[in-house]
Amino acid sequence: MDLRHLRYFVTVAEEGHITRAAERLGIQQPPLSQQIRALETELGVQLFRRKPRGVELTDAARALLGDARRILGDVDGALAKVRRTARGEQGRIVVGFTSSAPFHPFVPKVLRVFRDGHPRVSMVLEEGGTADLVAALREERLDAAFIRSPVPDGEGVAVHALLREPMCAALPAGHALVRRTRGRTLRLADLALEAFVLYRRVSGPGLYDAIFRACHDAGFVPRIEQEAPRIVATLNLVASGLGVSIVPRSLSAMRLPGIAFRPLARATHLTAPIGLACRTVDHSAAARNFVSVVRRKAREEGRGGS
Amino acid sequence: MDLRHLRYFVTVAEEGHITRAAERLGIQQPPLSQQIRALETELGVQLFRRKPRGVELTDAARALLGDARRILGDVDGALAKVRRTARGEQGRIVVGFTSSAPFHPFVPKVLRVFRDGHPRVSMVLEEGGTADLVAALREERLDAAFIRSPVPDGEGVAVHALLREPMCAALPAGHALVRRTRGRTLRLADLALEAFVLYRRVSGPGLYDAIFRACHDAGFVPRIEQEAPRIVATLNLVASGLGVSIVPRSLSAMRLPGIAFRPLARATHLTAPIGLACRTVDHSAAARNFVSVVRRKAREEGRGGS
DNA sequence: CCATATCATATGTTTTTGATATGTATAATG
DNA sequence: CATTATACATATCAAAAACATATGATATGG
Repeated sequence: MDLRHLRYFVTVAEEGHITRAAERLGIQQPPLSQQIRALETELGVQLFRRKPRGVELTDAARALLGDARRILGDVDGALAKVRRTARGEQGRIVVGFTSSAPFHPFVPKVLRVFRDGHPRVSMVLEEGGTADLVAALREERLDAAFIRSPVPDGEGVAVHALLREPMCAALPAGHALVRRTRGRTLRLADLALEAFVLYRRVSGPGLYDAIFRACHDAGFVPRIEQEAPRIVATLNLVASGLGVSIVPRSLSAMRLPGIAFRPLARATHLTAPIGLACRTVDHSAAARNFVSVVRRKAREEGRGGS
Repeated sequence: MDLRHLRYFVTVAEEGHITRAAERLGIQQPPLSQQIRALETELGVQLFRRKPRGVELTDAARALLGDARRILGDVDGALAKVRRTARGEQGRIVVGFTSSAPFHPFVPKVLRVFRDGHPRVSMVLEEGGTADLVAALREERLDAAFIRSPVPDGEGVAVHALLREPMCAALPAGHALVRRTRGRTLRLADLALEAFVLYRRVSGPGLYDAIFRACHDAGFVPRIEQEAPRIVATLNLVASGLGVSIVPRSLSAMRLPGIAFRPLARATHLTAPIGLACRTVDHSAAARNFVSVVRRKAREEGRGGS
């Protein structure tokens, strides 16, 4: 059996005429007669009754016609689908997040942009620590991940810097500094004597080290009172009055009760990056498309926002 | 595109291995490599990543694999269906009836036998007068018809005699003869003076003429009071007391109120035939099967019943 | 670093497909 | 009723496709 046989058969059945069908198929009549006969022989079934003015379908042919049409249509559909998948217009991608990433408006925005541009690509979102995300990326359980670390590069995984956002101080609502700084920025030195709550270095060394360095530049060594596994947990600890913290500014959108956010003075140069981790060679076209959409959007954002 | 390509593709995808797939397909490895490459070129899509220990499916290949399997299965299914149709195990037949035929138990019985033996053949039943049935047969709107006429043969339509059943007299319930013949047979001569209700000669000349001839043999010319379009209508007229009639015995199973049936004396040799009309050359295997089942069953019945 | 496994390439052979020329049968036509 | 036209079948040849064999390239694993 061969798709050619089905195509020839359908055309002959539609024309009721071998010669005309051959014309439509762009071949000569004798080969078409032969192919039809070959099909009949293979099936062991007569498909057409040869009349002096054309051919007539048998019951068997009528039974086959519908199926043949459907099969040919299915084949076309399948091929189109493969091409779409290869172009990345169809498929599935799994996107990972560091817990704090989705708070920055850029992330949900770019997800929506991609979804609108690739409606046949289904997206699965997954939260996790930076290390887990990178491992998952390497094991192909993930196609890309929004992370905050600037440099867990290497071994098949690359991180594209997308944008940086200022950080801000998170203070317990009743703290003395809250009143004193109402409507003003805070200098890092103001926090020199405070207890700090930071999220664990292993979970994301990038931010941790950056904060440490900034404090050092401001002339003090932060007293780390407590570490939390995630940024959100950090905020909860701050809310319970265990200390102050420094977090990406987008977190302030949370409006947690018991927490007051204060911008930091510009001079600190303390910013939190958002990066997109992905495989250096990625076989999934959908994933490649996703990465390029995100990076392009980030560049546009950078121009528009600065 | 070619079914061979799909078959090769599915095998390679399942084995993850061109060499092993070639083995399973009964061909050598180089042609298989070529065919896969040709398929990729035609699609403009890479389907496999060649690794030193086999090949790996791309997203596109995974997308195609399901469709390819389904299509190959559909093709097999379609071919099987064509063969079944050609053998008459699948399809549709339209069977006609003269209105009185289904009263004889043979008819429903043989229909059930055929249905049990050919579960994939759907049957459509159609009632009509003998002339209509034969015309429909000729125009291929019908595949076979149970009729009572012995001889509307000719022009592509043949009638196979199936069996004969005795006829009986149908009398209005209050008629004097009913009481006089309780538990006995009736001789035709007893009806010499009665008014007759017969169904129209044009609707079925066979029975009409047979009855006329039998009366003639019994020494009288029946007085036809009324004609009805169908046998069932005839009985209704008898029930209203318009006259007596002579009908196939199987009609007595109706147990109409107002009608008494009386067997006729054997000597009358008045029997009603049941025949099966069909085309002399029939292209539908299902129809041919139906005719042969009915005829075989009739022969068995004839042996068993006599 | 060598042996092994696996896919790719090159080249020749076989099979399949299609084209041309011709034959045959049936319906339409004068 | 003979003739013509139409359409399918058959025969033969040419072209293309598929396959086989031999060999090369490459990466893995001991």
